Amino acid sequence: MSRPTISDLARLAGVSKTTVSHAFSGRRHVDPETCRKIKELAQQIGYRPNRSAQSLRTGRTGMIALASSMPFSIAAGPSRLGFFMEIAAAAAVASLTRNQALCLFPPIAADTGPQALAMDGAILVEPFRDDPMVERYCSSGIPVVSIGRVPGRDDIPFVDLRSHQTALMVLGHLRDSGANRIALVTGAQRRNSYLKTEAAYAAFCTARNMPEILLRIDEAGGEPEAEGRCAALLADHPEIDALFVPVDAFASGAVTAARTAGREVPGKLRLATRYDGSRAKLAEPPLTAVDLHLDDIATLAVDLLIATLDGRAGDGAQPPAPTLIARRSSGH
Amino acid sequence: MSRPTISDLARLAGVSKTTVSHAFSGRRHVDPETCRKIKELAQQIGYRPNRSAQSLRTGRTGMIALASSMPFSIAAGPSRLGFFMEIAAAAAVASLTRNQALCLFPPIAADTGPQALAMDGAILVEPFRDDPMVERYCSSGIPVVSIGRVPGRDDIPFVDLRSHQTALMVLGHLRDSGANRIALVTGAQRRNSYLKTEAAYAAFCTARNMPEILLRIDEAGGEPEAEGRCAALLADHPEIDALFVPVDAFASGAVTAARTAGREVPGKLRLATRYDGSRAKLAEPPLTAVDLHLDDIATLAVDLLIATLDGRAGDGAQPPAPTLIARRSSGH
DNA sequence: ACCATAATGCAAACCGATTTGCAGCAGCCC
DNA sequence: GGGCTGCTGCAAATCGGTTTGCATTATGGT
Repeated sequence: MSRPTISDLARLAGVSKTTVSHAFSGRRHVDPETCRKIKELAQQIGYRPNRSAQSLRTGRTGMIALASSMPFSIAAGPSRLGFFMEIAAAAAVASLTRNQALCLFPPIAADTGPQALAMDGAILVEPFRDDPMVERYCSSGIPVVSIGRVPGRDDIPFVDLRSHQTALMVLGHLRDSGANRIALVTGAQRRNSYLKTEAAYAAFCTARNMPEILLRIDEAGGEPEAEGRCAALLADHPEIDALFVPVDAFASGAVTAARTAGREVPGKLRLATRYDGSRAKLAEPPLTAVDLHLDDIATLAVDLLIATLDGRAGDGAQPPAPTLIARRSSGH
Repeated sequence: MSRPTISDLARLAGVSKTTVSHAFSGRRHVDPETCRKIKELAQQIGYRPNRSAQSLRTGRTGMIALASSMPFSIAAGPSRLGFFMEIAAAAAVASLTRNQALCLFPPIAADTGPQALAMDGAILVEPFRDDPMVERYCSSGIPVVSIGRVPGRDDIPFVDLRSHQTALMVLGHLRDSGANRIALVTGAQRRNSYLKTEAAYAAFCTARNMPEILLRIDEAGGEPEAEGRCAALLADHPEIDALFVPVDAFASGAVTAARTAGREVPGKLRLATRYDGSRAKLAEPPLTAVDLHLDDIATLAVDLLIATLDGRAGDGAQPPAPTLIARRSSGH
């Protein structure tokens, strides 16, 4: 015998399906005694509403997607973990406690994307300007929010990653550690965090009358590409005494390039990155990084998405301020 | 205007809903010309079948769950990542390439579990004997497979974690590193990996005429509990010169206990763990661990589950052999 | 006693697909 | 021409809930 349906339960309880439905949803008052009896019987026969049927009628599936367009060469790293999965862990918990389930859409073949499923909404992790991922989700008509603003898309609600503040904090720290010529290495994709970091860097340099030395690397190249480009950068600019490399995979490459070039870290070259994942912690020397408080960010994103789904505006809760984690790579 | 339905498309194409359905599913032959026209129109108006409706009718939702009963004190660790999320990352990719989506059910409040959703099946990570999680999923009638056999439940298909082999490998390594009195620290829960490890340990000790010194710690206690219990163990047994502590959180505690007791690692005490997560890598000294090849394991589990859903038996693909990663904690 | 209102419950429509049973038509063989 | 088969397509039933509109009864105020 298969799972009992609402009709079975209604028949057993001697009421109509309507009454059973209302007894559970509470959308209309049901006599407490009747209600109790229905629930008791439901318990007994193991009735649980069929979610597909509910979804069909109500249009809500109770699922949200978490997606990223960051290539695996960056996002995953040596141990297959990272930024995305750290957010995923926190978002999954937050979703479940809000009675939604979280589906993972890691950055793989684009076409296997959102159309695959019936999602109520999606959380996009750090999309870039004109990111096809954003287009895909938006055009399938499912509401999205992002972690990190989407450049050029002010209509998409987001949880700010505070990249400007982060950049100023790290640059200030490098300077306080004695650096006078700080170069910036970001990604070629136009993610908001890169844009904001570059802007903060420009402002920082201007204020201190420091020349801007900026290198943008295509994310798809991953760590090896970063190593090559950083080697060239260091060769071209012997005056550089510090690097701010927000992308952790690039930072790994930079460390290797520095070592190869005989620029000992942190003795001759200070270095700091942004995301404090295993790459930063396991590097030799360990890398100064930033605690972005991703679990709080993820929870805020879930709440923002749910608010959006319910047609409410987000409550504008302030994302947590980033915290610096000073390690040996910047001389600590 | 909301999303076009199959009726809209049928009307537009001048055919019936049946024909449209068959044109897409291919379950019945449709005149190629008609078929082409239908697909072209679908493309044009952006028709895509409603997954909830499909699910309701077919009974398949295209979703699979990944769940663990390991408490967060263990599973998450300092960086909120670990065993579970590493499996999740690989499983998500494997699922998507097989046209399924993966939902995360981290170990939180039991009641927010599987009943929340319509899942085709679930992958359970290392359940223990009489694990309520297993009961919950089984009793809701959704098919499950497990990563690591479920003790006492030979009816549940599983991907073997090869714990016996892993244990022998690590114990042999400790012995080769010069250890003569190796103690084993496992979890109090009856997970298969603990049982198998204990069995392998017993065999190992018998064969080498070594006394068995076994400590079982309740997982819920996490690292602090492990520290206390290990301290006591070391005090009671000054002869111990090596510890095999498969659970990485317990291993962290053991390291602290050893340090406090003045038993320098690896000089006076060799130590090895199992899961090679950030805890093992970041410990001081870094811990000898085992690469379980979790991404392969996860992919196998996804395939096994899908085979089970389709009513096929799993193809019995052999899980990969574990690989030892020797680090300083065992004298390397 | 009478009417207005609230409380309670039911039957039927509906959500959007898949699947079943049947029908029309063409071609083919005797 | 009659019967058989294969191809194509349609109408209607179905999946299991939610929601609407209406009917019945109870309650309360005057």
